[in-house]
Amino acid sequence: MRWTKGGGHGSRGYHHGNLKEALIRAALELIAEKGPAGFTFADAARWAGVSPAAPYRHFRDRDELLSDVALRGFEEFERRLTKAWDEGRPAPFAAFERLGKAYLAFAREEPAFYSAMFEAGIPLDASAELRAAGDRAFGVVRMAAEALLALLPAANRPPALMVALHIWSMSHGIASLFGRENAQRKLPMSAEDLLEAEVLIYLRGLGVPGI
Amino acid sequence: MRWTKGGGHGSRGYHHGNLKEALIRAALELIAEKGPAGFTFADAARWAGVSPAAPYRHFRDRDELLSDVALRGFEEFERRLTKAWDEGRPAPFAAFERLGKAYLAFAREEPAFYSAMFEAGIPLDASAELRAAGDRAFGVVRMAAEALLALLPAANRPPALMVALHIWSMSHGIASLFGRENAQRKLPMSAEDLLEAEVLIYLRGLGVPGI
DNA sequence: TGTACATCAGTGAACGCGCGTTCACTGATGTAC
DNA sequence: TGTACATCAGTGAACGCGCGTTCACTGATGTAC
Repeated sequence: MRWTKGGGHGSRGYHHGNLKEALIRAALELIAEKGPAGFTFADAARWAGVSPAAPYRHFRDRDELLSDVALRGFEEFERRLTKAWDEGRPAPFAAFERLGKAYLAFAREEPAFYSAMFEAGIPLDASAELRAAGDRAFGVVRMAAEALLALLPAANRPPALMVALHIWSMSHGIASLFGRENAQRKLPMSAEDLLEAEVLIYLRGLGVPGI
Repeated sequence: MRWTKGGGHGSRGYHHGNLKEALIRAALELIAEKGPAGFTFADAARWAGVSPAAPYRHFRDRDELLSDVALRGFEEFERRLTKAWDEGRPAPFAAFERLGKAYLAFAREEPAFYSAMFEAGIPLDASAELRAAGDRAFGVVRMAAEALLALLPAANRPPALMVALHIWSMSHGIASLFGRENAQRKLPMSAEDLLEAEVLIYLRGLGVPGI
């Protein structure tokens, strides 16, 4: 399906109208199909129904396009994680579980975003904007970790940053090994259940009460 | 550095002598430099100092070469993990720590192998040999998990497979997010320490005694 | 030990292809008056 | 409301390049006798 202005019958005029957005959609579509390495600038132009020179009006090169995709990915990721966390309602632990599920759901439903963000080899400091977006997304996890740690007596509270990194590594590990269609290995349980059990055991190890 | 027969001054004759091995080394070198997507069949031939048609005598195509690289990667990985585990000596827990460190060391020292194995998008069932090698490597982790679980009273022993998958996902998560030179994010501690703490908390959650 | 021959591994030239990138251009849109 | 003009976004043709792949070939190696 091509993106065309107004969703009409492809009868766009000389001007596309929203080529930048269309190119980003094209990149997502193509990454989902063939992996982050499997798409070219020319491909994206073709997909958007435009001459191969047109993308240069909007992106310096393929990398800039990819990094824009990653940026939007982080923004959407943050949005979803924030929504799932919902300020820790009704209780931190329940919200935490939702957070994990949201993480995996994102990796599964938006594999192209996920690839661009974590596997395409785009350095986070490709742009300050990108880094900021990545930090904001991680910030949600960190905030959640803090809320959970608040349940512990102050004396044996590990650093929230560390706990957030642990949670993230578990989620990313599960997501990238088992969480997508083309997972390398068949599992005796769903990736969601596997992650939930893992986090549960970890939290018990931290001494979070009521688990 | 080119691979040449006998390590001499490049004065190989018409026959290379060991082109297959040289191509695999070339692939590793090139993957390490430019990522798994960043090398071509022609590149590998050039690196080995051979005409672009020569590789076809040894590999059907680029994918077959890559999958051979992955196979050797899994074999080396298994070798290292087995050595680190050392049959659980002197005690399962100490051996388990070594296993984690060996995992990260492999990802750091052999990033090209690691990429080919886990990130190049080669399906594990590209060949029965590859799957078997992957299974053997995972088998080491599983065996270690079993040894640890044996320390628990039989009544609350979770499935060893699940625990092995958890350990693997933590290791892979840390390795791929923070474990290599071009890590996305700077850490306040080493990847090794981060993983060790994570596994420790997890094992405490399992109730492994003495932790 | 020597010779003839089969097999093997690498050559080098050639091909078609798609990519990235550039360029002067042109059609469409918006704005000043 | 209409007209002139500036700006913008996409065109299409062109280029050089490196890749994958094929082919008949040839130099080197191993083996039978």
